[in-house]
Amino acid sequence: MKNKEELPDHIKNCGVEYAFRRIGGKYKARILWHLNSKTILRYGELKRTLPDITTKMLTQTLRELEDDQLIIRKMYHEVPPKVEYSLSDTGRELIPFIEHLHNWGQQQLGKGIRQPTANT
Amino acid sequence: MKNKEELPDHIKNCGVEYAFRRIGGKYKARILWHLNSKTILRYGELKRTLPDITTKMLTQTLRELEDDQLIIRKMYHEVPPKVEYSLSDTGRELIPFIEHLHNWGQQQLGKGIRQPTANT
DNA sequence: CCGTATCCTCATAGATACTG
DNA sequence: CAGTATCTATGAGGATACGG
Repeated sequence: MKNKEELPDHIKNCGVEYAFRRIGGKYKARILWHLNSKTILRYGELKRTLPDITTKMLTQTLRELEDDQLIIRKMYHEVPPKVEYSLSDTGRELIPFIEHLHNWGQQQLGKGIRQPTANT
Repeated sequence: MKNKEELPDHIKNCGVEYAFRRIGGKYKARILWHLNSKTILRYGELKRTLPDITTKMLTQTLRELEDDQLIIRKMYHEVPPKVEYSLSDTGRELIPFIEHLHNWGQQQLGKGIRQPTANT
């Protein structure tokens, strides 16, 4: 399976598969989540909120989210520059799902469950 | 950031981060989703349901889901062997969220949106 | 302040052959 | 039928330096 052109339709058209391709990745859900609770965040604020991210990944992830129309990038042509990120309407539609995931995760953590198998 | 021991607590304890580590990966959500709609599936049935998966990945993914107690593996000591997979209670708790994701994905697909930026 | 541009590592996953 | 066992490939993500 070299590229998605080879994927049969019933997989390409699977909502779960599609959605995961769109908001999967290491930081996307967390970024959307933080943008929801803070409404608007500047680049540097996001960087501080996600201390484990590099500038390269942050920029790249924000570009993908923007291209996919899940977030809005507002640029102020000032010196020094200022850029604000916020959720788009489509992005906001994903919040209930991330919230559910967040609650479930918190609950599991509360149970004192070990860290997940993957990446161990 | 080499391994999770170096992750600060406020990240390790982030529900979103945790949940994604637990059900991220290319096939986990899809497997849970199919197990929910079919209740019980044998190894070969799962393989046929996910035609783009290899035996190696299927086995590996099922083991991780089992170790994380999201699915139940029931083995019949017969010849030829028979193994059935089903959702655990914890795994079933994730269905509403996968359902939300699925609906959102279907809706987006219905809008004729292009494929996501990532993996393109 | 808000990024780009390189180079590089390593986990994730694919291909293929074989087994109880 | 339900897996193991190897080997290999790919690309997501990391480190670091620099630019408007």
